[in-house]
Amino acid sequence: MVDKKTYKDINKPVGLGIQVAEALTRAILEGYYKGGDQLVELELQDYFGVSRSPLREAFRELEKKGLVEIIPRRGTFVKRITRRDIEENFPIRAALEGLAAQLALPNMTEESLASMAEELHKMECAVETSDTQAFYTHHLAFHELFIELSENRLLINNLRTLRMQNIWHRFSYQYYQEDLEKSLRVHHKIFEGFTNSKNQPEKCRKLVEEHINIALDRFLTYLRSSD
Amino acid sequence: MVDKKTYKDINKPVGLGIQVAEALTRAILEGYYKGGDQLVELELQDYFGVSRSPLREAFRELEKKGLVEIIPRRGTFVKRITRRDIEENFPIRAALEGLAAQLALPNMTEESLASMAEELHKMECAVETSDTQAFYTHHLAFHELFIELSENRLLINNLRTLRMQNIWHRFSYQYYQEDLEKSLRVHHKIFEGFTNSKNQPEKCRKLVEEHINIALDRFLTYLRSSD
DNA sequence: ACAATAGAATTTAGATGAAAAATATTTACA
DNA sequence: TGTAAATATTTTTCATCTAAATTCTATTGT
Repeated sequence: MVDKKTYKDINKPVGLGIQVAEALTRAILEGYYKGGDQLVELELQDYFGVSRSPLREAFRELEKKGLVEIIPRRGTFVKRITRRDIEENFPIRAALEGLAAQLALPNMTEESLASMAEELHKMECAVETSDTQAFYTHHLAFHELFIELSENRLLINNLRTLRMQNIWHRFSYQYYQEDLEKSLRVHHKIFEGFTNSKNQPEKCRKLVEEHINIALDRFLTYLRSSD
Repeated sequence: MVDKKTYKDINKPVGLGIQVAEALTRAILEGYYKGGDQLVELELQDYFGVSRSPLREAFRELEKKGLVEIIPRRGTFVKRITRRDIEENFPIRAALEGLAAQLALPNMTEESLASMAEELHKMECAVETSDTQAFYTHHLAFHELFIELSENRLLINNLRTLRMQNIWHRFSYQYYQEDLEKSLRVHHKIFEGFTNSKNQPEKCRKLVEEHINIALDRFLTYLRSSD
């Protein structure tokens, strides 16, 4: 029997604020709210049936995630995604995921490599069936695996918000489709890096970093062509 | 005469919550609160003469800065600084400041180089007079200059919190004294990098990154020796 | 004497009403 | 039509109140 304190630490109680924040996060990510929309307190209080305190808490939570901007005395607004936001996000993510890869390398085990191979294989299947949705799901999981293996909690947290914003950005410009085959090839290379580069952490890092920076280039090219 | 809206945008109104958060930030940074201390709502309400809403907002703000941990239904506690926190902070900061240096390089002007040279000179003076306080002030300013020049607001923000935490960490282990002369030499090299490496952004990046990673090594060596 | 536990005190969490302050919108007037 | 005053919204803060959870204390039974 696990003692009470430990139990509580695991099943952290979750306040109303967090729950509301989660609901609003989904709403924003799914595009229900457009950039610039105001999140009106009274409306949402009624809608969620909660009072000011937890709602306000939720707003703060959303601000932390970079989904809204709180302007004092004016209100809380869904962030407008500009090209600049995207241009700023990618290089940071590239640097940090590269770092994560480097840190993960010494922690790689047979099992973790097997898990990554599995996700990679599912990405392959997705390409064959042209299932974009599935591709992104496993692509996400692939990256998450080595990020987690970096065992740097601060890094993991920072990357979580950066990556969430990225997904949101992508969703906002939803007509953009990546070249899945090209992406798959790059991930094969990254996987090879993890398996064969035990003594070259720098190489692994560069591989991941460049992959993300190239993704930015392609995205920007797409944006320019659709102006 | 500037119009009202613009004026308001510049002098952003600042709510009570933010003000309280700033006061508490100082209190924590200056060591008035020790790690693990609970910030009791009622006490602080009385002390600051504010009600619950802005105080809770302040707590959220502090959490965003990584200075406290809010445990639901238990309270808000000043974060305990562990060695692991420090070990996690430095590599991220190294990667991001390196990136900042790289991004700043193409934006370097005569004036900005002159400002950096000035800070560097003040660091030299501080070393000569053994004024540790002054050294850190100008060391901070030196780094801030090229970080600002990266012109990546997201990066600037991320680094702001990472650096603030770093200062706090250093303060918590206040007996540690860096080798100022060694540090000065490295910063001379970095400055040279900014002046002579217009075509080698990677070199500039590595220089900054390694500087921070080496600082971590020295700090850890110090910690181990004082166990 | 000591462990378990019941109960009290403390503290956070959430709800609510009211009012003050700033912003946004509409109306009225020149 | 353009400006100024009036009105309406909305955020922000305060003051309480109740509930729930946690921590502290003291009692009880072995």
